[in-house]
Order: sequence, then structure tokens, then C-alpha cells
Amino acid sequence: MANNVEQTMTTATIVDVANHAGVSKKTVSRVLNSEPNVRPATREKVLKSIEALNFKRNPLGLALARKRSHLLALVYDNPSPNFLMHLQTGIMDACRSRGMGLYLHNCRYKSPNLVDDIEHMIANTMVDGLILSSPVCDQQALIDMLKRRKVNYVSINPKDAEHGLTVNVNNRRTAFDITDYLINLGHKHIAFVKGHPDLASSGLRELGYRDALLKHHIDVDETLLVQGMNNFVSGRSAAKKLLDRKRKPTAIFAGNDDMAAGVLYEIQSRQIAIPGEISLVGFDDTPFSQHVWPRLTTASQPFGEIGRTAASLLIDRFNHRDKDDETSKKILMECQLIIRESSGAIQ
Amino acid sequence: MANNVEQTMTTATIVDVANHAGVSKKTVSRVLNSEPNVRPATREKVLKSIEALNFKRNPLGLALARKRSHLLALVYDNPSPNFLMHLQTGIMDACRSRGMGLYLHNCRYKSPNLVDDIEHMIANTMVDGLILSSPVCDQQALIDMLKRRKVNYVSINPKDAEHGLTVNVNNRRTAFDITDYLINLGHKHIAFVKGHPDLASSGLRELGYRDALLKHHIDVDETLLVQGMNNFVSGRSAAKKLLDRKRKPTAIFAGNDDMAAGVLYEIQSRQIAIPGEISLVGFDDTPFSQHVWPRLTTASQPFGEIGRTAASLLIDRFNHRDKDDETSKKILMECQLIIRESSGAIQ
DNA sequence: CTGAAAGCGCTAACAG
DNA sequence: CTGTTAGCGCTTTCAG
Repeated sequence: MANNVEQTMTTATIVDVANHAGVSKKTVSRVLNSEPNVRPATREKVLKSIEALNFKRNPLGLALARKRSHLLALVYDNPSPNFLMHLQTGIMDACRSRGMGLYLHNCRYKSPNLVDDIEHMIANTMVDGLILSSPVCDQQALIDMLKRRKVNYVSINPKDAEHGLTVNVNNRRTAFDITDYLINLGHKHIAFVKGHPDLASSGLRELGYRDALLKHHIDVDETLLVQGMNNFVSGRSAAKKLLDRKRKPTAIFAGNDDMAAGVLYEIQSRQIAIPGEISLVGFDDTPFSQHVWPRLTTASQPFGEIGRTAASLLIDRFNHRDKDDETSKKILMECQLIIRESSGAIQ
Repeated sequence: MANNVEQTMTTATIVDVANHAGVSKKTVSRVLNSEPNVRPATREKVLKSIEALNFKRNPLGLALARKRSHLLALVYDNPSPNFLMHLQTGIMDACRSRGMGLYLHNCRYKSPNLVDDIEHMIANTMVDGLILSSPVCDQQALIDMLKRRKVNYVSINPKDAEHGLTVNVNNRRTAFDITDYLINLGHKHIAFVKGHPDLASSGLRELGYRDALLKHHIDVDETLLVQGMNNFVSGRSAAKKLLDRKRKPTAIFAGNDDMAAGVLYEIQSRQIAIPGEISLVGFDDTPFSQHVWPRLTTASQPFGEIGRTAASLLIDRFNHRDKDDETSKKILMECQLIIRESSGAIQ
């Protein structure tokens, strides 16, 4: 009995199971991997022994033999915390049901050492694949290295959505919807705060904005488009420019909620009424947009779904490593327009 | 030449290096691990071969032989995204310089399967240690299992800071400082929105609040203490109770910024002036508190430092696995009071 | 359907 | 200071 407990603590190996069941290592291995060619009775016997010895297959031995770490690396550079957290959750969801785990790696996408950095990380972990978040996925030198080394990866919101495994959000369509919504409210002078130029989403959202104006035959006033950097400070600066104009826009569409926060701050510190004098909309549905007063009209992205999908795509890729290894797969996800109190009909 | 390239692509092993250098595997191993007892000349020779063959030690073989995955698992349950992100960054900092990596695992601390869940995760990864974020670290059954299995772990903000490896933030002192600051502004009727009862920080912040009132000989009006759950909704409910009183408090100290956001929302929707009629302070220095108008007075925690310290503590523990394996180590970190526009002298 | 033998790439123990 | 011999725990051959 005491001996038995000792057994269960000292973690049994596949050999122990084989002996206990009176079969070979290999047969146990077959059972463990649900391979065919094991007689049901034998399988049962092995399963019983596994149970009896409380055997757990050692992942380190497994990894070495299979040359697979069973790890996916999420590679990112300074994303919004909210996005990151939900992305991670989605990835873990997908990983958990497939015997994979999530390894984390942050980096600086502009660093001259980016490629070396990632190359080292791969060498030090042997992760089975990478999930590259925008704009990391847009660094050509990095992509070249991964292809050369035949490392699997999936890109989230890459600029080039036509090659490889990609998960994109329908930024253009959503930005169109937002703008269309404002126009239907009677707005014609709608300013747009552009996002960080290195992000694919920025260009697409601007296109969506233009699409909507076009649809409604409203000429684009280029002076109403102001560059931002996807953060609070740049949103505030943009708002200053916009609000200092003799003729203010009646609505401002900020390319993301962080910039919208900056715009809102500037508006409120000038005591301008929202949405009375001016309407404001953002993009992302951050906690801020939900908690500020007035709450921000915005669009929510399915962060969790993005993570889940990206991870699934990647895992499927190297699980059936069949012919379509080079096939590209492109997923497009829709966002949801969330109308709240920061926007209203033109007075 | 082509052959040479082939070599570098097919990844050399330690045997290749040994042959190339004309020494044994073990000698190469010694060099790789900076062990003593290698003649400088020999070391040089080996290093040259490593360089020549572009050899990288395979982490999978390393792990199996050492029975160490070189992975730390961060275990958490639904923290604030901002906290999580910076915590992760700090942990990765500490890991990177010591040949470790960060593995992620989210869980539900209230789940009846928590222990099984974590036990499986450990079996499936063989992580070298766990970083348990509050309130996961307060689950006794989990801690018992870890001790029984002799799994290394460090706790962040545990209720019991006296045992094991712990990193705590000086919640009590900081809450004292915040309250003291309000009192010095002339406030006497200061309400307190209590945090989630399962979090150690909640009780400590309340104690700090009480400490400050005591110091200034202000009787605690228990009806000014309202229970919250560390989120926006509960903050808003708490504010409703507080603002519906005939005699409103002149200041509200919300146990965290998310609740402060709820309080602020309620205050602003009632058109009450801040800080004119009422002062509001929070805790955490979330992005919200920095971006809202008026910006929130709050306290910032060194999230990155917490992560870095926790990981370092843990890694040191199992690196010199000497006698002090059972010694407890307790780190206390200070926060910084951040005074902004949501608080002011009593009128 | 099953098993024996070899090996994944590295470290550990022990000689010399 | 250096090398030899065994493994770590699992999966692959490949033969039966």
C-alpha cells in the first residue's frame, strides 16, 4: 500500500505501464496516441494499467521524440491591453482542446534585431508555430526568415491578407457602417482621425470612411482628415486642430477608442456639448468607451474569436501536414456597431 | 559550400560539434553550460566549432535530460487587462535574461476543478514553477497540492504574505496616503467603496482608509462604507447609494479605478461638479483614470516590477536548490500617489 | 495486430 | 582536465 502510493508519486513511465499490462512499450504508445492496430482487449488492458499506475505521459520525452514542443508562441508589440488579454484567452481556448500550450513573446517590431530576436526565441523553445499580431506580421524580413526556416505562422490583421494564414477583421466595412450611420444622422462635416500608419487597420478604416462619403455623394474635405497615432495624446492633438477651425465638424470619427478618448477629453475641457454640438465615435469598444460619460459609440471586435480562429488555423496546418502546406487561408471577421450616447442626430 | 549551407540548415547536434572539435560530447556540454574543468584552449576550440557549425543547443533534448522545461507558468483569473499586460512584460524581462520562458494559463479560481485543472497543466508542460496571481494564490486546496507535489510557486498579493515566496503591494499604506491626502484637503465625510471580498487588496485598502481616519481622530461612519466588486457596475451602484443620501459625502474613495469609473459615471450623469461638489479618488492608475475628464486622482502600482520580482524570486529558488528551500521570502512594493483633477479642497 | 531495437539531443555519473 | 557509458521518456523504424 505504502509502496503503491510511492509508485503514484514517483510518476510511472511508459515502461512501467508496459510491464504492468504485460505488453510492449510500443503498444502502450499506440494506445496513448489512439493509433489503429491494437486489439480492443489489449487496449483495455493498457488503459487499466494506465489508470492503476496513474500514469501521465511525460511531455518532455514526448517533445523530444516528436520534435514538437506543442507550444504556440504569441508574438506582439505593445498592443492594447484589452485586445491582448482577450486574444490570449481565445488562443488558450483553442490550444487547450488540442494538447497545445501558449508561449508568450513580446518584441519591438521596429528593432533592427527583430529577426534575430525571434530566431533565437524559436531556437530556444522550438515552438510549433507563431501567431503574429499586427504590425509584427508586416515585417518582411521576419516573414522571409520564417519561410526560409519553414516555421508555421498565422498573421492577425496583416497588410497583405492574400498570402499564408491570415485572420482579419473587416475594418473597411465596419468603418463604412460607422460613417454611414453618422451620415444618416444628418452629419455632412465628419472629421476622421487616422490611425497609426504602420497598422493595416488604419488604412482600411480610412477607406471605409471614404466609401461612405462617396456612397452619399459627399465630397471628401481632406482638411478634415487628421493624422493620429492610435493613442490618447495624438487623439487630443488631432481634436485641437479640428476644434480650432472656424467651421468645426459636426461629427468626429476617431480611428480607434484611444484616440477617441483624447478627442473627448479635448471636447469636454472646452465645455462643448456631446452629442449636442458634436458627435463622436471611436472603434474597438475599449473599457474606456463603455465607462466614460457619455459612453462612446464605437465598434466591437471579436478579439476572443480572432485568437481562437488564428490558433485553430495554425494547429490544423501542421497537424495534417499534407499537400496543402502552401495554401493560403484567409478569414475575415465582422465587427459590431455599438451605438451609445456620444453620437446623435445633427441639431 | 552548398554542403556547408546544408549543414547549417539541418541544425547540427552536440555530436557534430564534438566531432568537429575533436573532443567528446561531454566536453561540449561543459562548454555550453560554462562548467569548470575545461582547459581554455579546449574551450576555444569548441567555441569555434559551435560558431562554424552554427550550432544551437536543442531545448527539447536539454529539457528531457535536465527534467526541466525552463518554463514559468503565469496562472490568473480575469485580472484587469492593464495589470495583466504589464505583469507579463515584467515576467518576460526576468525570464529572458535567465533562459526561461513564459507559459500562460488562465483559470477560474472558484471552479471545483481548479486543482485538477492546474495539476493537469503541470503534468502536460512540466513547468518549472508557477506565478499565482491573486486570488488564485489564496485557494488552499491548490496550495496544498503544490506543496505535496513540491512544485515551486510564488504568490502575488496573497492574503497570507507570511509563508512561501510572496510579492505584495503596500495596499494599506497607499490607501492610508490617499485618505490622508483627502483629509488634508479638508474632507471629513469620506465614503469608501470596498473592493471584491475575495481579494486581499480589498481588506488592506479598507484598513488603510480606517488608519487615516483614526490618525486624524475622525470617527468612522460605517454607513459611508459600501461594498463593491471591483468593477464598473458595482461602483455605479455604490455611488447611487452614496449620492441618494440626504447628507452626501464630500469625497469618495473607490477601492479601485474600475469602481471609481462607475462612481464617476453616476456623478456626471447627475450633473454633480467634480471636484467642486465632490472629490473622487481611485486606485490602480488605469488608462481610464488617465483619459477621462476630469482625470482621476489615484495610485499607481509597479506592475512591471511586480512581475519581474516575482519571476526572479521563483527562478532563484529552484536554481540554487540549496537548503533554504523552505524559507519564505516576502517582498513589499510601494505605490505612487497620483494627484489629478478629480480631487480638490473642500469648498 | 504486436514487439525489438534504435534513436531524438542532451546531461549525469563515474572513471581515468 | 577529459572521455566513457548510461540514461531522461517517448516515438519510430521494421520485422514478425
